[in-house]
Amino acid sequence: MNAVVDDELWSAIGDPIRRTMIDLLLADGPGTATSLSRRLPVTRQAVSKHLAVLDRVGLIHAEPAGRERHYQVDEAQLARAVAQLSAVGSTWDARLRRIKRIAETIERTRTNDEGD
Amino acid sequence: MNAVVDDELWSAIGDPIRRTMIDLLLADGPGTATSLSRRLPVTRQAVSKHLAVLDRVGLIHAEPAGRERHYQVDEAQLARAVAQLSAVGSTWDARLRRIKRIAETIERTRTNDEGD
DNA sequence: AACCTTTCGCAACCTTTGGTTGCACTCAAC
DNA sequence: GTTGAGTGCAACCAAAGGTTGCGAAAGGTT
Repeated sequence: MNAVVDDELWSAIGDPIRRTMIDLLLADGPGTATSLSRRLPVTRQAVSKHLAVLDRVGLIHAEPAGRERHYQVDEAQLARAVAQLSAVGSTWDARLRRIKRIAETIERTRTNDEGD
Repeated sequence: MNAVVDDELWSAIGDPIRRTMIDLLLADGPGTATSLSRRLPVTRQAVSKHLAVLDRVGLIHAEPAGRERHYQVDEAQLARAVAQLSAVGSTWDARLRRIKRIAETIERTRTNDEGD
């Protein structure tokens, strides 16, 4: 019923560094591996690998500009990712609600029995 | 402004196997490492490690029953996790919307300039 | 033009994490 | 008490995230 979710996409946004990178790119606009690494607790090379991952799943795309590579969020793809996030969230939410309802029903029944 | 999100919690639900395990526990009720491993493409030992991770972040808890250990979703914690999911989602969503608005403003301005 | 700086990509290496197999232990059932 | 299912622990492997080191290309300076 639920999550035939893109596991690739999930694992891409599952990493805290990559999530922060997306945050930064959204907040400050396009950036390079070097510029991002200055605001993150890891080296440029590590950032570069993360950028490659995000690029591979299509969440960002690069634009060569002279000796630099400007990375930018692909809005449509990120929107799709957000949709998947909330899909899983609401699936779980629904199940939790159902469980709670059942539990309450049982509780009610038990109380009635005791009342007899 | 945003994500001082529990990275522990995120990486816990970031793993596709662990997400599926939560799905199974929610759908079928409490289960053991062995019962879960029968419905997953990994060995019992792998499942056991994942259960340990989920247990450590508090998303599930175990209940010894004879020679078995029954694992069960902690509903309150999962609800908290779902909330964090949707928090990140809506942060990105808001930023996307803001970017789109700005882009439209620029577009409008440019069009006006050309119109002059 | 020659030089220096910045940014990048590649390769080697280390550590952690997810996965496996193998083994010893416990508890229930016969 | 022996047998069988379910666990836990340890050793071992492969992939992923991270680091350092190096050489190459683009831009600025003199």
